[in-house]
Amino acid sequence: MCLLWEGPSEPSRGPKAGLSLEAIVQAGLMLVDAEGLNALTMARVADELGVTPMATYRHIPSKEELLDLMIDAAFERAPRCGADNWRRELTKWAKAELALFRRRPWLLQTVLQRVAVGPNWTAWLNAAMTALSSTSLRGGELFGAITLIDAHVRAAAQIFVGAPGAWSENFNWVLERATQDPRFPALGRIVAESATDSDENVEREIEDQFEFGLERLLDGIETFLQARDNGRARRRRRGA
Amino acid sequence: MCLLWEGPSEPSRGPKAGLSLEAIVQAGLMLVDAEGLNALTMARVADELGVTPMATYRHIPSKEELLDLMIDAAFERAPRCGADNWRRELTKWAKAELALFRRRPWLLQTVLQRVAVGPNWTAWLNAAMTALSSTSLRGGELFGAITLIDAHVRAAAQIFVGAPGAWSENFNWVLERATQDPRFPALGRIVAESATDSDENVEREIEDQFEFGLERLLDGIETFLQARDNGRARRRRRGA
DNA sequence: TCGAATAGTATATGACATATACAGTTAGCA
DNA sequence: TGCTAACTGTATATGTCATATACTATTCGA
Repeated sequence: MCLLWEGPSEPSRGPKAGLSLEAIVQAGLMLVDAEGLNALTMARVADELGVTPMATYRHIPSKEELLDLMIDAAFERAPRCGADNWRRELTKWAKAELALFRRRPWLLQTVLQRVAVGPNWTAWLNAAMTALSSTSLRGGELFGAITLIDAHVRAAAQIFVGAPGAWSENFNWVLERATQDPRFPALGRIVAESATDSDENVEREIEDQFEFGLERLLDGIETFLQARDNGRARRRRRGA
Repeated sequence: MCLLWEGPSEPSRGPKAGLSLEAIVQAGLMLVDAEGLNALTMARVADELGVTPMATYRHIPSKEELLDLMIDAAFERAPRCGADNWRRELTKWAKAELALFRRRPWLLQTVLQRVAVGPNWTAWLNAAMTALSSTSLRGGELFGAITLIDAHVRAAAQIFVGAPGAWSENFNWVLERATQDPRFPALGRIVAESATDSDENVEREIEDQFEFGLERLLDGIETFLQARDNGRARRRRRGA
């Protein structure tokens, strides 16, 4: 937390460090980007840096904290969102987040329970807030709307990342089985109707589903804004 | 996968088993429900059953597989959804899922990447499909819509589970800091406007945000259905 | 009744995070 | 100018885990 926001403290005495927080985090990112979250061990990180495992502990308190730092670092380059046309800007934001998750799938595995809220992630939040700043959404509504979009992006990314590999394979297997299973009549009907896609189509279809969902979300928000703003206008007219 | 769908095979010879898959999974659930996912070690599970750690391996191939079984077991009792009034039925479904995640927060930590799609989870899917079966949604659209709802529920649950503990504390700390930080003007403005909530209100507010989001989602789907179904009707009228 | 298949045990191994003790380095201060 | 506290990186040790391997006891079908 403090490392996340305040960075390392610089000592006055002692040998100059060959190592740095920055370098460790970068090494971790390199590793994880290339080989996934399971490959992240202190030993591997240390190797990457040509150093003994314990050396890293001079710069970070624990592996967990390193992960937090890596997560925030992964959220570099928040998109720049304008305050005009919230629909367009929010779409831009969502697509940027989706791209990020596709580039760094391991981020999806880092549970947000103990959120690593650092400056970079905050910049993303700020961008989304900016996009929505011209609407009449306030306080909790803003967080609600952004959480909504974010959740959708994560879900889509989750599916993207697995497809057309394990996920869709596994899933198609289940669907096939479910068709025959009398316990799942509705599912069986759906599957019978829709042809199984070839792997090339899966990617396209997921993309479509993402956009479909995003449009539904934005529609929902828009409906809400219109209903409320119209109501307000009417009340104002009548009241004045 | 096979254990998940076909259950254990019953041997003809050998001593009768004191242990069973069922018992192991239940012990695991008990443990995890009480002490969280980190408490799940084979040794603890074995202890719970009064047995050596290795004994469990006569019934499961690995800890990972045990987790898969536990996850599916946790999804017992899918809600019964009718085919009338999809909005109501889908709302029921979403609330049931939210309740499940609040009862078993550790489920949120089990990443869905390598989804443990078992009979119980499939029953949930089937219920949602049933709820939507009276609409004109088809194939991928159905999956898209359900994924949308599911993602929203998970996100809300995520926040619920953390609040009013670490998450909101942590988060408020960040918000406070962000207010002063010139890098996050939009965020600063929001926070300045909306008063910080007392912990009692946080729970209520999250609940509201969940319902707010859910309504937006359903609105979005409804808008889509209306637009399309109207379009179809018009085309049909003109065409006929 | 014999022995292959099986359940549970005992013990060993290897991966991993991390504590502890140490050796070499630097800069402020006596 | 050197002393030494504050520091960096290393070497080694420990404890926790999942899980392989070898073993003993049990059961049923041939």
